[in-house]
Amino acid sequence: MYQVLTEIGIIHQLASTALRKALPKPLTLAQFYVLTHLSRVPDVNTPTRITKAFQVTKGAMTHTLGLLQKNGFVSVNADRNDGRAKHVYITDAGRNILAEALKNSTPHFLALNEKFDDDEIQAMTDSLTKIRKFLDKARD
Amino acid sequence: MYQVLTEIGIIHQLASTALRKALPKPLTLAQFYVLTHLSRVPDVNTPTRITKAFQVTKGAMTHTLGLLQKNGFVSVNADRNDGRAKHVYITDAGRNILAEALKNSTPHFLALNEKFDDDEIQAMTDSLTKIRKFLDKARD
DNA sequence: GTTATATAGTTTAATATTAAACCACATTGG
DNA sequence: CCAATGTGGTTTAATATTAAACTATATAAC
Repeated sequence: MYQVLTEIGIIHQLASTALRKALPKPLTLAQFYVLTHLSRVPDVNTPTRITKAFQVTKGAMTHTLGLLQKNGFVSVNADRNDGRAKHVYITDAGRNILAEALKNSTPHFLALNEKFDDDEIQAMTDSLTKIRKFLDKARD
Repeated sequence: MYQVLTEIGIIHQLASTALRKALPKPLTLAQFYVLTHLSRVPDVNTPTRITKAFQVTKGAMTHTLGLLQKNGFVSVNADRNDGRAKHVYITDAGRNILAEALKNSTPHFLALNEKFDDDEIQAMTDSLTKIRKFLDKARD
């Protein structure tokens, strides 16, 4: 299991580095992750919710959302019912640059995909999800 | 496969955050990783070699090794034959704090381990290693 | 209702990381 | 030799991230 976590760390590092270099300006990795989340999870998204999804500090999210907003990739509105809360939405410009980012990274991605058959991918997904859920629960 | 990478990213983030909080001062994550590498890989280790192993920039490694050296956890010597190169060795103090760090993180680790049988761990390790090797080759 | 506590988000200071320029030494090709 | 190029490592400036303090609003308890 130790080796599993080590491999996960290395893969993450390699994939992040490759992805960062493929991102269209002015998108950073953190911005890309948030846009991906916003486009995939149709729920109402508050900054706190996104912060928990990515397990980064609140300050980091304030920073990232500030950049996304400055770049016009998200819009942030106040919550009608809760004076403290905000809601974050991806904009068309956000969707466009996300599509571009995904397009840039597709080639690497497909090459990797070819190396594995569906069963193996499914097995990995199941096991990894199990690990993730465990770690997710463990934080309290 | 996309989901596999997503899960890997989240697991990495969760595990890193948990690990960071368990590290004895003044050890940072980056220092911990380097110490782990030095204790596991008995090869001769130059800064460049370690940089490649972790896929971080040279500047980041200069920074991390500077901290490790200041803390007395590694010793850095000039290469006799190559005036540019250096060699990094873990010291006894480094081994001690690494042992302490590992001891702190063992409980989480064991609890996770219990959730999986050997076959499943082996299967994961094999698949992840395959991914890692592919990504490793892909960078050129 | 008022006080205490919890939650959402921001700010600040310190540190980590990247990217790119840079210095020093090595290697290669004429 | 020596010029050109490559490699090991450092430095610098800009940016990202953390941890912790802070503001403002909401919820709970009495």
